[in-house]
Amino acid sequence: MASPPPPATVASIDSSEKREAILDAALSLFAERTFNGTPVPLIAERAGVGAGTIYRYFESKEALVNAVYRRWKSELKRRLVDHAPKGATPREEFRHWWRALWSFAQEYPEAFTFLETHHHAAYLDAESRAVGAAINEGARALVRRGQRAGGMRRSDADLLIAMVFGAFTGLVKAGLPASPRVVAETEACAWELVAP
Amino acid sequence: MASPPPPATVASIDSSEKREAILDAALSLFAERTFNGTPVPLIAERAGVGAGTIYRYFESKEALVNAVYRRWKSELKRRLVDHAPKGATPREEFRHWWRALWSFAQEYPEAFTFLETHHHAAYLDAESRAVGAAINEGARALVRRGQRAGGMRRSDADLLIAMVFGAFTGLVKAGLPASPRVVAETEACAWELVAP
DNA sequence: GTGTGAGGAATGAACGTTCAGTCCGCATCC
DNA sequence: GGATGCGGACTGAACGTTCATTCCTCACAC
Repeated sequence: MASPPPPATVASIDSSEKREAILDAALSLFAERTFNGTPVPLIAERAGVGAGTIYRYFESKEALVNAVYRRWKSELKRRLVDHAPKGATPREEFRHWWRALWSFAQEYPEAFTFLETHHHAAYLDAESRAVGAAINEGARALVRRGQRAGGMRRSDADLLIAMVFGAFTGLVKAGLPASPRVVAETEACAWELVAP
Repeated sequence: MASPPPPATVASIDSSEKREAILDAALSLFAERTFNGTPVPLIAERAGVGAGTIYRYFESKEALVNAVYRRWKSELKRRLVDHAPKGATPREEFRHWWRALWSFAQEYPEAFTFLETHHHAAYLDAESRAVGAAINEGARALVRRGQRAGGMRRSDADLLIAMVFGAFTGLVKAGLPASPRVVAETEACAWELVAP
């Protein structure tokens, strides 16, 4: 169902419709029942393909979950880091991050749940982890910039990042709607968290 | 290994050493590998009992995970809600909650991880959910009291609660140590989140 | 103190089931 | 007719659970 826009670069070497269907089915089932709780034949059924077909596109169930993870973590990174406004103040960039988180979680709730619940899973490979690390690096750069400019609390950057991301995750898990009112209000709260 | 103090009431009807060993083994394995990722025979091995013995104490694997969940969620509730200081200001009670969270997560890291990762699991029964609801009710009462007294932001209570608990969870997941410095600093940040 | 036996607790091999992954026959193209 | 992509029955392994059997404890007789 919900897919991120195809990568704008190169006529995607491996985007067959079946592959997409498998990735989408896996995403929603993993989000719903977790990786270990989801049998491969069930993924095949929801994707509308035979069980064997999955293994034409993915080496193993583990390779599949890594593909799902990378796809969505990359989309999140694109929105948070790559599309961050150039030449903005730390306060403005913070607003961008917060709103981008909300719009991602609203557009792709299954993807957000999936990323959240599989964040520290043992079956994620180095490449998958690297995408997450890139997001963290972007956040760390923003915090350091804010601290230099005097607009952000001089606590350990990882501490502030953990609290802000954690607070956002808490909001989504609690099922709060992404209404303009809630987005604005939570952004104000979150900013107070990091303001000096 | 790590067990909460036995309930102070009645000479616990069903606290045999084997039962305790099974609960402890299940806790650490579920925290490490999740419910679906943990085979029952592995729990038996770590507990030092036969596989069949588990079924003398628990009806099923699902009944076991519910018992683990209830035990630790109850201990957390005891510390947060039941031991909250009477007649304290909202600010003082907030401090109690924040420090109790830290001390729980430090004393029983496996329990905190387990509770966090199994929070919304489908196999939790009504009784297990009720313990979590009691904690939330206590938090809601605190927020309302703080709002009446003028010391807390007049946002939706569930919104504030979700952000504060979420921020704390983010800190623990990030692996920050519970040093007095970190506890005090994060408490200040978290309070800014809810202060008007 | 020692021997005996009954009864409950504990065991782990074995059961049926379900899983991840394979393989082969068929349909569809050129 | 050959090549390719696909489906789903199939397989061996691993799962949760059971149960025939063993082990341990303790009351009681002597």
